[in-house]
Amino acid sequence: MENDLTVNDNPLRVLVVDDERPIRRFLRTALGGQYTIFEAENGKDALQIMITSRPDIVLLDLGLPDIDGVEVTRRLREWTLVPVIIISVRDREEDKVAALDAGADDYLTKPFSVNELMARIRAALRHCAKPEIESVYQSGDLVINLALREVRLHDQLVMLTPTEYDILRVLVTYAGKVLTHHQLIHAVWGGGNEANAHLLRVNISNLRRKIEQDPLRPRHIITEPGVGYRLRDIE
Amino acid sequence: MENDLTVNDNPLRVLVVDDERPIRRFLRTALGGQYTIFEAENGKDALQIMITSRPDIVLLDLGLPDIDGVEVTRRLREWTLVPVIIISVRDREEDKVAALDAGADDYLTKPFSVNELMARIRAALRHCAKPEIESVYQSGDLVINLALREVRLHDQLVMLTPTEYDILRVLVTYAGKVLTHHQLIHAVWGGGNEANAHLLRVNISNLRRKIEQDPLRPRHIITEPGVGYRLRDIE
DNA sequence: AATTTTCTTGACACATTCTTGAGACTCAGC
DNA sequence: GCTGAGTCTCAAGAATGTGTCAAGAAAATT
Repeated sequence: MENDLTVNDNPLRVLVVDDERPIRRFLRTALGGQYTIFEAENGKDALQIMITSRPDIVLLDLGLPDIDGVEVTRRLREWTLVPVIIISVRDREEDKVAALDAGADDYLTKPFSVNELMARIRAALRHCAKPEIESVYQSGDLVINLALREVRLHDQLVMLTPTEYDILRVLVTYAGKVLTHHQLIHAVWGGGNEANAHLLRVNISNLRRKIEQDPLRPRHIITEPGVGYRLRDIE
Repeated sequence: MENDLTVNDNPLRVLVVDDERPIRRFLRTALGGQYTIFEAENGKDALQIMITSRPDIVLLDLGLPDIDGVEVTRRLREWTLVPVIIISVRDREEDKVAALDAGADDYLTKPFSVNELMARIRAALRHCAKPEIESVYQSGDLVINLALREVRLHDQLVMLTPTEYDILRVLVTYAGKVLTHHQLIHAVWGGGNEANAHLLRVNISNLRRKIEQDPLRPRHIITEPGVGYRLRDIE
């Protein structure tokens, strides 16, 4: 757009995730003049670099050796709204839909034109002027770090089951707000699953046993009778 | 993403801009079940409909008879951030770059897969999720926050039962206006339930005990004899 | 294949909330 | 003052919601 008058002294940061070194080198050459480039050759490194270097946008290959790109996207969306552009050889409709629905912002098929990529990067950066999610929740002695996927009580790591963590993550994302049973069940077990409020209660109970000082008088996970649960807002 | 907790009662509105009637019909068929569809066959109409109908997203063909799609995009960006997805037969790099830099959010080449289009629509809509409206009612020392589902008296949290909260929520929604017994009963207990005015009175009584300074001389929940109840408007 | 962990289900105790009925109160109009 | 319709409050049983335990099924890990 013509209106963009800002001159960027410190260039925007781009994380390139691809297991093939030539492609990383190619992208570094193509984009390096304009952006600061970070590289990762697998999903694990990518998630790590996201935390340490906080890039402004991610170019992500799907075919990584360890974690699949779609899964990487999903993990990122647990705590950040950073724009993610998928760059993949896979051209099938299902792949695109899966990646976009996992939270990717755009999907480009290899081989691609550098100019188009750069235009799509500009477009993606444009509409992401949104405030970031708070990725660390802290209340008293309880610290929940969504980026590290880790929960600490008195600096002590708390081991949660995947389901327990999911519930807690949703609660943190909407900290302070009431989430109905239905909303939580939908968010954790997906849309198809219906009406298992009991399961939710059991998990909340287990969760409380692990993160509450006194599970009988919960200070963090508050019951809203007849409605759902709420994570006490940061005090 | 599973985390999307919003439940849309009124469907999102999609504006389809294409000069070929078959394509408009095709898109209406494909998307009509999920979205409300508006159509325009040229750029002038499109810009007009944008103002009158305020759609949530625009699917825009480039080859329009009057104004070029890129120009339409540029005009839109002068006053709105509505997501624009270009759908065009043009596959050249320059066209894509021009459209994206004019402010389009995505670019899809005809022929395209419907599933991919729908996934890209979902992705585009995700970007501009509207921030929630904080609906707060305040009257003197009574504060009712519908978003947080929280009622405070003197900054002190008031615990309400689900039914009590429901009644109060309806009253707040129509603050200042008289709601008949029948309207309240219908809103709280649903359509089938009939004629239990006594139940309503008991709940109003309990509600007053919790949120009124002097339940005998209510200042917030006013009785309109023979008609119903009314929440005193913000003073 | 064996082991561990996690998920899911059912049973039960406990707490809260809903609903109902009885009675008291208010305020017109007679 | 009396009557009656409408309103308010209280209290108790019924109904529903919630938390916990434990055991079998399923899944992941070894």
